[in-house]
Amino acid sequence: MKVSKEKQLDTLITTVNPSSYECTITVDCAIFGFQDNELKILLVKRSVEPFKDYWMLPGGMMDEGLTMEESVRKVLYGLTGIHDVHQEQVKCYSDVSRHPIKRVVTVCFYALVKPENHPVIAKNYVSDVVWHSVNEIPQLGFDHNILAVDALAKLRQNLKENLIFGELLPEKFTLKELQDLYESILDETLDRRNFRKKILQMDLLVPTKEKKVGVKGGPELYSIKINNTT
Amino acid sequence: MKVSKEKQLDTLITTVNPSSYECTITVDCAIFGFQDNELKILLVKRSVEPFKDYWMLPGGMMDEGLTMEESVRKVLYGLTGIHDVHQEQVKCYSDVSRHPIKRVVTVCFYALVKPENHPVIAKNYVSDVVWHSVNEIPQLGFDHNILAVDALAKLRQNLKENLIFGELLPEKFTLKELQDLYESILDETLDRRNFRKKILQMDLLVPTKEKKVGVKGGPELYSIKINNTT
DNA sequence: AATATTATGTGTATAATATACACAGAATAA
DNA sequence: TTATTCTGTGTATATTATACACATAATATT
Repeated sequence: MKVSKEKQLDTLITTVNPSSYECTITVDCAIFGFQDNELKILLVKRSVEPFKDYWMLPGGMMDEGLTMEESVRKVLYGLTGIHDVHQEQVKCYSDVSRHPIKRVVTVCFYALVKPENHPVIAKNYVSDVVWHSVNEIPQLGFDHNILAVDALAKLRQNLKENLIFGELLPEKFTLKELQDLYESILDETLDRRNFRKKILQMDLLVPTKEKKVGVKGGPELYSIKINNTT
Repeated sequence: MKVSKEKQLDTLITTVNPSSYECTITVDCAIFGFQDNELKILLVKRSVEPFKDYWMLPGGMMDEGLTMEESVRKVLYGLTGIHDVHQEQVKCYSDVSRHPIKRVVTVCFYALVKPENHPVIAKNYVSDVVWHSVNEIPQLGFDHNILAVDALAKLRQNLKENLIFGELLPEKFTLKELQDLYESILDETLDRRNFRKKILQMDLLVPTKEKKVGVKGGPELYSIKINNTT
């Protein structure tokens, strides 16, 4: 069966672009940090409508030439000046009326950063950038409370399965600091000896033979093992 | 500080639509079924370019008035005639060149269906719809091999955490059938007695006091407990 | 109809893992 | 110098996971 060039082209276009509905895509990012022995989330105050003066997860448009992951990195770089941030995809949200004015599909990520290393700065359409305790998240704009809850759940799940504390601790840290971090993320207390046993037998940490000063007991500092094949 | 109506409107529009990049969004679905004691995945053969004659995951455009989840249901309804399918979001994919002609962001889902209950039918731009063993997935169009692998991994993970076999078994089934299903999904063999012990103490199944005929031993049929509060 | 075959259904012993728990030593604070 | 607070360590117990064998029921075979 032969078809004309026009017909072929038509079919191709139709296939590529059937009914051609296009939609705005944004990325939002739950940025977690560990500060004052507490798990924090970075929220920005929106300075324009809609949801003016609401706290929100930082986010932005997906760029034409960038993947979502790259777009998230761009947002993070803008807010904190860092690249190389550990980030994980959480979920995609597509409720038709999640944005009151036009349809916007968003993909949520979470990222882990060290607050002390990366002072945050207000950006476009944002009047304030503040670390909030994850236990006291205010009412957020759009559906961002849902995103925040989902992101935290994903972080917890990943923490239980792997050993992901990426950017959340300084390069050298004590087991106590690591335990505090775990307890903050999981929101439960852990037995000190059992935690130590479990973590050490994972064989992912190396003792640095340095001791942390200024704290009683003189605890040993550990760092993350670089090459697991050694 | 006062601003003109025009300025306000301008700000609003800019905010809502900053640089206004829109993008085509599709949904793709790894449909799993359990047939001939094997976990199967439903693939469609594409009849148009690009990737003409390649096997693919079934999918389609996200509809203007529908969420992604609803769009997936629409695809599934078109292929199998059923609604009420258990589906889970897997991941969103946004590589800039994942589609050779234009940019398309896709969100992958998986769904669980009973093949015997739902004969599948070819649809637009599709010349064939066939159940394939998950162990013999051919080369797929676009990046669908990646989606398929991710979907199967997600299914396995969910199976280990919950008890999700949704549409994969008939209403009444024997423990053997359930175990075969688990073994197919997890791709490992399980001890019969230990499996039985574990599943039964989850307290999610109820014995029907019926026996399956045509099979030696006369095994009891179970169904899923409807209301866990009873 | 009798017999062989194949699948079901059941419990226990052992191994592996998770949990609970107390005291001596080191650094800081008083 | 002494008190305080944190670190570092091992074991006993409970819980959970794993390995494993035989009697019974239904079908298949002769």
